[in-house]
Amino acid sequence: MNKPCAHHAHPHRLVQQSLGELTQKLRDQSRKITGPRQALLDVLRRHAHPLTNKEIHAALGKADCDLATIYRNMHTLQAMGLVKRYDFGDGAARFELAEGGSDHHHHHLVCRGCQTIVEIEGCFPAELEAELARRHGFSEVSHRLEFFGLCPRCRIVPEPTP
Amino acid sequence: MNKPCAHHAHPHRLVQQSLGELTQKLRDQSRKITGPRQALLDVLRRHAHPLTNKEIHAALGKADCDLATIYRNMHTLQAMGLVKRYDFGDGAARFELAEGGSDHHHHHLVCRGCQTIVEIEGCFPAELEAELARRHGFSEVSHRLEFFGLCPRCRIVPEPTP
DNA sequence: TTTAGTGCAAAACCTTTGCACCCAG
DNA sequence: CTGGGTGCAAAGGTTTTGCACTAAA
Repeated sequence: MNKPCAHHAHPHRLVQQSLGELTQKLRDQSRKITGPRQALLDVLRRHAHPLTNKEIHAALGKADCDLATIYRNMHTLQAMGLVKRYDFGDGAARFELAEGGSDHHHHHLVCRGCQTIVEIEGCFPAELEAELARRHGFSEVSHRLEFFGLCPRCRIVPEPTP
Repeated sequence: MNKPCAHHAHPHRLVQQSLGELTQKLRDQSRKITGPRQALLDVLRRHAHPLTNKEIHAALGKADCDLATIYRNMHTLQAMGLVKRYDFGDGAARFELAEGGSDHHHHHLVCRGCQTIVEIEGCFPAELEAELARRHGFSEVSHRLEFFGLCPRCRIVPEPTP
């Protein structure tokens, strides 16, 4: 936790864990390999940006499963460290495959206009975090950081035409 | 937005705007001075940490008003720049009086055990934000940053006694 | 066989909204 | 008097949960 967040060599995090690798991680922690679970992981695997549970549900298509199952699995997968949860402040949690070490995480730049998401490889300076922890006697300190702005396409449009 | 966030001289943000000052700001933007509104502002004024609408509602006591009124007022006050909204990732928005300039904001260190909140005066390095904006062609870039950890009292307790 | 996982339905939350009424300006 | 603000009730959206049933190990 004291060391800086690892910066990936991959600018757009196309690390691409295979479904097999993910399935193995399930096995390793003795969780069952079920249809819905495989389908969920496969959806996450093909998306470069965090998805809401509703979006995941929609992306399942033929492999449809219950929304509650998705919610429950996201909890499980998060606890297992396979998935990371992000929060863009619009009442819906978003999930993304956790690439790299379990301590790795990254941040996002979200367009306030069109919701476009840019993955940010850089991270909040870890020394500041460590100093913060020390100063207030906190341990196990982590952070949540997201950026918001207007993307090139949205910055022009001033108002919705009335 | 390019300049670093102002650091306050007040470590614990005891700037203490008077109810009169706040009321004046309402008048300045020609909004009505109503009972509920005064009461809400007074509650926020006496609390050093962000509150959920439910907490505000509870803190109103005798000056009770409808929850919907609180929600509506928080929207209004936020739009007026009197109040800032914070998000700790537990599905409930939190509000705090906006002290200082309208561009000023700060961050929090939240205990995962007891929900204790520590106000952080430091801020995310603005140069990084500016560079980020430039690199991706975004404008109007802001950020949301909160810290989570275990406070001194909670770090000891390992498990709830079964 | 055993028990984690699933589907379905209901409920729990937080938040927003429609509508009639009230009151600050 | 007029329009913003309020109360009340209902609805919307996300997330959780109880329970019976299914299927992975």
